[in-house]
Amino acid sequence: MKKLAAQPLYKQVIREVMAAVEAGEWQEDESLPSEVELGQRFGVSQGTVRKALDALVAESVLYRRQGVGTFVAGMSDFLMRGRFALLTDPKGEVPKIELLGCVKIHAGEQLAEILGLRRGAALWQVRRLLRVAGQIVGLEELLLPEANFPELEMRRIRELKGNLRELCWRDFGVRLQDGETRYRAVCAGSAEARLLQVELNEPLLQLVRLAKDFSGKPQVWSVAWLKTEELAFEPSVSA
Amino acid sequence: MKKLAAQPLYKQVIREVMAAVEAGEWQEDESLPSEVELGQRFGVSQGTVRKALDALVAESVLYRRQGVGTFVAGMSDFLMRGRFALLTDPKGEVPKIELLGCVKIHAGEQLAEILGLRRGAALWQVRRLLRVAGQIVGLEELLLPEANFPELEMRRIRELKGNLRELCWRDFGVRLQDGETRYRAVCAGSAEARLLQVELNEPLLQLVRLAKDFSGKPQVWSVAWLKTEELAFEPSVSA
DNA sequence: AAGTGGTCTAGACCACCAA
DNA sequence: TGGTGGTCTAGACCACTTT
Repeated sequence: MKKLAAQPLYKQVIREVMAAVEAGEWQEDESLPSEVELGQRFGVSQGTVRKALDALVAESVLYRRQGVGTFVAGMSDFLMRGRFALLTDPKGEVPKIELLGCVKIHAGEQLAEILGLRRGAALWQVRRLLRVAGQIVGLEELLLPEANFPELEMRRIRELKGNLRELCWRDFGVRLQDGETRYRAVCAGSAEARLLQVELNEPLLQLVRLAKDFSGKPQVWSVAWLKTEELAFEPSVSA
Repeated sequence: MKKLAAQPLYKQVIREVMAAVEAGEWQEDESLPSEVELGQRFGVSQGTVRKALDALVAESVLYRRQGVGTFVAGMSDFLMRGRFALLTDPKGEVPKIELLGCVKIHAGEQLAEILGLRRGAALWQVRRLLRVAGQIVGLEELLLPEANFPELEMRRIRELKGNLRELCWRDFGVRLQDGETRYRAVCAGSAEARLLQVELNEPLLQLVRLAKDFSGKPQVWSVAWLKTEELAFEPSVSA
């Protein structure tokens, strides 16, 4: 492998491996060739392959099992990684997701800019409710450009048990990369207050994230609102 | 350096460097010895030192400047590790800490229970302001039992540039362990509104943490309020 | 026993920055 | 020019899992 554009070798390896994963060269939970073999394939040493795989493991594109191999990771959902626990019942609970609806809206100025679209472009708005032990604890709203996700339907979302990452990949060929999450405190607006069954202006923890595909193109804008009055939320270390 | 308890060398180096930082061997924004020198000191190679420093840089305990050196990051304190960036100026900024005051108060019922004290026990209340690029972005309040920290004074806190962890260890022999942080959204009370210069009831991101010593005894209760209107905050991945 | 990931080394070269 | 971080190698050994 040559030094192109002054890019370090390990970054080139990241791109190559990522491309192979996207091309479906190895299936989910199927093991990649060993680090040594990958090194031979790309003409770099095992250490360099390892550094590249480290990055992809950190992004949870891959996972490793010592003594066994490196595997293509399944895709868990992209928002709401973390521990949730009700204060009244402080066990580590996995929240249940309830799909509320999927409607078509049009992008306002800000949203259009964020997603790199023209103003007024069609978007899917998907809303989901989060419950822990039956109690409503959060609301998630996702916005996806209709152009990239034609004919997105509730039925299809439901079939995948709410795993939108996998849906984007399987049905639309869009492989999402986790973006960074911004944490904010906001007041409940009318829509949030109604859906979360809280008072207007009640403070909520807001998580905002822009997920891009691996070419860097913005694909999904997601916002979540969490009730933190009775809920302990601790962001996860990653996957 | 020997292989103790089957711990990899780089993890031992992490612990050693972390301990040295906590002990104040190098001041904030002061450069560490070079990677080669650290390798000689710990009896490991440069590559191993590098792997250890990588982890500490990822946790923003250290930062690097290519061609110059590796430095101790500000905010080696125990709350609010993470990246801060103003939306108007989205560079990774290191917040400055401004000590507001240190007064003696008495524990209410809840606080007494949390810290394992009797009601009305004397506590030190330390308040600090966080600024990024001059702007006020956060307020931190720490509560420490007077019995364990006799004669805590502002002067002593100031001398250590706000590193309360180090003060607890050096002056009082209390070695603090990071606890888990709970993230909440709350409305600004009168005290917070005044100190942060925001409206009453403005939503704020609240971080709450109970730090214990290594025997498991609660020692410091800390609460921080962050303005998230113009500030992007991303919690850091900690060890 | 064989194959994998996990760690570590000694040495090398480059890019960057300061004096 | 000299020192620093940033990258890379070839080879080695260990720990773990499967056969």
